Amino acid sequence: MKSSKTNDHPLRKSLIDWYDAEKRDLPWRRTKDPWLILLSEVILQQTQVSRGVEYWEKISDRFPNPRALAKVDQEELLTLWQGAGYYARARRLHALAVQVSKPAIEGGFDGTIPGSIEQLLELPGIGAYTAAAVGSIAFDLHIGVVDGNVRRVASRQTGNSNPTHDLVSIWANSMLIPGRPGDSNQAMMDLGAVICKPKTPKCELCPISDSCEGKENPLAYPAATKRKKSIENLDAAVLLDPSGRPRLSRRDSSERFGGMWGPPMSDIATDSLTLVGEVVHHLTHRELRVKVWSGQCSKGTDPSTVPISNLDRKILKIAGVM
DNA sequence: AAAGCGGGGTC
DNA sequence: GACCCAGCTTT
Repeated sequence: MKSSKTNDHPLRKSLIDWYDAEKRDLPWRRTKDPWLILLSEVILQQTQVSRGVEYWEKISDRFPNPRALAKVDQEELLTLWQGAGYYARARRLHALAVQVSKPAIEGGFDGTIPGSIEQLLELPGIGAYTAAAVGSIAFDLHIGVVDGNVRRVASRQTGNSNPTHDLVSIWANSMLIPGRPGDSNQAMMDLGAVICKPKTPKCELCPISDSCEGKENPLAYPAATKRKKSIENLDAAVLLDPSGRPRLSRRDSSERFGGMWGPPMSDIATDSLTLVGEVVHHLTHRELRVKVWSGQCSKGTDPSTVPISNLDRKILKIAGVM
């Protein structure tokens, strides 16, 4: 006879007990404020918790509610976002703040975060994972999250080396403790991050190893995905103006590396500028590292074809370039 | 379904 | 050097 009572579901009971005893002490777990929780989830999109903490601390401090962010220029958030990567997240977060800060009559939410999955999914930068995370953690909605951790745990637990998103979602829902959906989801993610790790799982410490179909060979689950392309080789040239200042322009948000600084395409065909090198570091919001060579680039020449063997090389770090 | 976005950790 | 990270958006 099925029952939703916690004690009748040993697996999820074991997990939540482990969580209550071993959960990580994270700053956003001390609030129930939907905005602060949403902020944490956006920051943690493809960003490890250990690195996300410092960004959450300073951004939540500066923008304690959506209206505080909505009333400033997007640039101010981008500055705080420097170094975090995936800068489109910051632009979308600002757009989200602007949107929810509108009056309800104009389609906004009067400066609050809406509490239904459907409404959350309408917001910029909020997809299936983040909507479920905010919905369950801030609003106690009974919905399981599917992230990289949950997918891996589900794959190993069920012995399915390549589970579909829907299958993982159903499994995650079955693991929710009635009345504690947010804790249940965070328990599963903690388990994936701390115990059921990709390369070095600690099965001997896992609270649900008894039911795990993959514990004999955990690294086989989930199956390896297609090999990612190797490191991108950015060979864009950077040119100096006559004063020695790098000529950089900001890319439109719709372009590749949108919103970031790089060499203006027009410079490629500009006469009599100094070729200073190639970009060797990813372009960040307003910081650029380049290998620098001194040399001449004449009009119409592709800078990447200019010989550099005899040129003087050094590394420049350019910060705050406007 | 696949590509693009990123900097840093880990093995 | 390859893989991974509390994913989302666009094509």
